[in-house]
Amino acid sequence: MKPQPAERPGAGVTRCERCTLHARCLPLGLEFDALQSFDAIIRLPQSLKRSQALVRQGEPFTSLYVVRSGSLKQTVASAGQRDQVTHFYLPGEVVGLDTIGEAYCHGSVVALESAFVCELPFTRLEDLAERLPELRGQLYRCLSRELRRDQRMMCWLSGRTADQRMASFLLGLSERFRTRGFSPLCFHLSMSRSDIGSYLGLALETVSRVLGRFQEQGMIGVAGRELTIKDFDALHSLAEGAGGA
Amino acid sequence: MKPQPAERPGAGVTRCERCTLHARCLPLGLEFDALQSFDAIIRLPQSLKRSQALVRQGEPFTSLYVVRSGSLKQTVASAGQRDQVTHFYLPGEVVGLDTIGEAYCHGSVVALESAFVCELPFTRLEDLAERLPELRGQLYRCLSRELRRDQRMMCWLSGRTADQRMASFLLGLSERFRTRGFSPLCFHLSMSRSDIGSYLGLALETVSRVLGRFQEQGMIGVAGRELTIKDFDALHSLAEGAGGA
DNA sequence: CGTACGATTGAGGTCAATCAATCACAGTGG
DNA sequence: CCACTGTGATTGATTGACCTCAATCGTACG
Repeated sequence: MKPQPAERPGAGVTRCERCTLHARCLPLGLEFDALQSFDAIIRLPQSLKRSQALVRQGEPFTSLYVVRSGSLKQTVASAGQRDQVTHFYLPGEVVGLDTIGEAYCHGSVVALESAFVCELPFTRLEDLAERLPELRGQLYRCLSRELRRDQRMMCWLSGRTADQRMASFLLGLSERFRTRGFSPLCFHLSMSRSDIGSYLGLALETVSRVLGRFQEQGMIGVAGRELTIKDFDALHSLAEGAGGA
Repeated sequence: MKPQPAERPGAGVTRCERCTLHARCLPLGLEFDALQSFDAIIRLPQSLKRSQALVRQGEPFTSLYVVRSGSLKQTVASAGQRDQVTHFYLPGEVVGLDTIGEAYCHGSVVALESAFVCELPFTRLEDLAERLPELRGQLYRCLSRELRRDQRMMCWLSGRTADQRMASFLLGLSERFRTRGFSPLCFHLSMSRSDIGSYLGLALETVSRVLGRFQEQGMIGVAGRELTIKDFDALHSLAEGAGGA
């Protein structure tokens, strides 16, 4: 079950500067020398297969991870209730920010499809951050951005209809794909309807119905997990628009 | 109930070591010298009256604030919908973490009652954090704890009944009062029913009804904004318990 | 004492969860 | 090559929870 080190070990050091995510990733803005120090603390990238766990809730916390390719979900189990999906992680996003300062992992993170991640041992990252103000700033920004994301999420969940939640979700995904250089209008949903439902606080049947309704209304096209946004503006005005609370 | 402002404004420098919140606040764990440096960057405490704004959404971001006494709420206005309450801040808690790295404030923060706050200009805090690993760690921990708090909140909002949300909310408040040395079983709700409703994603009428029901069932006592928890375990098992998603 | 605001209480309607059946698809083995 | 099986997705019918609208009550404050 342990994630395999995938690439020919010894092939050497990871090279952030060659990574396609370079412009979107944690070491953004680091100088050449700093980037090299950063490279040096990255453990060999790990490869994960679908439904394989990267971290398990309750395990000792040791590292942050940056998604290099593929996607993952975080689930949190609370006392006496079903797991809840709390995050989807796309390439360039950082796993584990919500566990900094804790001894044990706060949720489980599982691959939704084949995925690569870079491991950043946290103590080494902290040491490095002491010397690199840029990196420190990046860390703060990441944490704070995550806070804003969660708050937006809270607003979505609170007193909004299933349609509005779904519209916001799709637009959010679209935006995230766009900033990563993928098509914002046509993408693959790597998560199941059930995952989406858990994430949005809806029953999976509702997810299915809403997607169907959106398609009927010509706002999107769905075929299985392939999704096309056909009327961005309609989705947008639905998400923001009047209606909810 | 109200910790008094230790000194009148103008009396000079704030002294963290004399503050009753010393053990719960941001500078926790700083050595004597470090604490003095920390003191030095605190602007004179600000006093706020009920419903007075500490920060307004969209203002330039300059500082974090630590609540010294009283309580505040954060509200976020999103396009085309009513304001939503996203946080309540109690003594010892840090306002503004979700705006680090942004140019403009992410939400408005308003006093729910008379309150004192300590202002920490962020750039000076950052400079200081460069020299004080302990402080850096505290900042990370605060940010990360906040993330976990928000995620717990997301779980509350998602697919849980009004009763469960309210029970969780009351227990959460109770816990926060407890760690601050106030009574965990008998406290004052400084926020209106409407604020609670907005925070929990419920109509204010529902808030009222649920509180009434809880009282009927003997789990709590409510008289206006004075609240007594009478059956902690019942609340707890309701909050955690079976039922929800 | 009157006003205003917040809180309570009641009645009715709507949305989404639940239960349940069916369908589509991929992987497996005969 | 095709039935078999399991998982995920869709669709329908029913039920219940919570929002809305609306009236009333209580308290603080002028």
